[in-house]
Amino acid sequence: MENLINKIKERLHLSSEAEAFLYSISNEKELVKGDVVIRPGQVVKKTYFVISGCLRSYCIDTNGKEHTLLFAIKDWWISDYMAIHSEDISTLTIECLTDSKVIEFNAKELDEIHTRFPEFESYQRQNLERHVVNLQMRILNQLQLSAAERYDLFLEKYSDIEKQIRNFHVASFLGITQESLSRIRVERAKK
Amino acid sequence: MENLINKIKERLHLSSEAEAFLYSISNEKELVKGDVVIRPGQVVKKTYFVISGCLRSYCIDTNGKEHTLLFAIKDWWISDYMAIHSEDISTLTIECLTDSKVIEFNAKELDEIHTRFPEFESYQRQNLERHVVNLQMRILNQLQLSAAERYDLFLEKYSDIEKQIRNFHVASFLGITQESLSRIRVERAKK
DNA sequence: TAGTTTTCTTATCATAGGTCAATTTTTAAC
DNA sequence: GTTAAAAATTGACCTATGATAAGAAAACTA
Repeated sequence: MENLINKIKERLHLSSEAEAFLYSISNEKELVKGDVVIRPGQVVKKTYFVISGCLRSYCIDTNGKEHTLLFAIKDWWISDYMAIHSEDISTLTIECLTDSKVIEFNAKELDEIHTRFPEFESYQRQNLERHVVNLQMRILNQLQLSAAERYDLFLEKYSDIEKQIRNFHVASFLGITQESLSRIRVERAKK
Repeated sequence: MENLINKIKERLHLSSEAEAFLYSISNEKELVKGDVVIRPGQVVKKTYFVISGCLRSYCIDTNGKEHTLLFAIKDWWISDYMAIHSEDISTLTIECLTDSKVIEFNAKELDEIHTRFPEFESYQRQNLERHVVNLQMRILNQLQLSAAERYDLFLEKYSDIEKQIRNFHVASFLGITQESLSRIRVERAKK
């Protein structure tokens, strides 16, 4: 929980009341590799802040293939925001790739922080702006880069966790098969 | 300007002061097809709200090919948010696809609305949340759907403007060549 | 409306990446 | 450590989409 508090304090003066509120609605959890915290078809109530370890969110298409939306590591949030926002059931699975420590929040309770402590509005708005920019860049990369170029970018951006993530998960994030990724890795190694 | 005011009023009580502020920083413009409002390499200061017509934002890759990030029609906002946020020069071009009417804002001035009229914080946060959800869905679609399926989805989602948009622009939005799109259209017509 | 330009289509060929199946390597479980 | 399971690699082949070029059809322009 310290992690989240400190992260917030980097950009926002956090009143002791707000801090107490966060503590009151938070729920620290230790997860082990393979744990699934959100399953498709389920009503999504929770959102997770990662303290350590790595989680990923993915969907399964009509052919049973997995497509990774996000890897979340230290200091990232993860949930099925599409489901939360549409108040519909989840289309994503969120699973633990390594033993992890997370803080679980009820998304609605957490949302209340904005009305109770309006200073969070601006903080959260800025987080979302940054998130939008990241997603736009990912879309443009997907449109204009080859699989090998996207892999290079992935290695740069996720250099700290790349080694912990299985290649077939990376492939499903890049939008290629694990066989293709394997070939790309061979080519890369030659240089 | 009425359009924007009405759109805001659907979800927010708009004080007359806030309305006056919006008027004071807005600048209605009539654009003609082909007009370019943002060019790559330029410092981005403006953001646009579309009243009528259609604009698009796109980047040009190292091979000179265009990739469309967004088509903006009535009631949508468009700018290079990546540049605004990073305070860097633009990587996008924003051009007018049809004669259009837009409201131009200085992005920084518009941003002030959040400090002057804090009720906008929550409004804007919700807009951004929705935007994030849309972008996430686009990424998942790009990962899991074939070009033909993405085209079908495009036709659904943009049914109102589809006819005004050149096919090669649609192709650049879907991440395929215009020749591929042409073939997809032929196949579709057969059914 | 004739002429020009832009866009769309069509055909042929090329290629990145997918599929399937077999094998090796790594990781996990006992 | 040994064994079993999971993941990664490799090879042969396939397919969706890209590249290029040329002609047809639309869309502007004068």
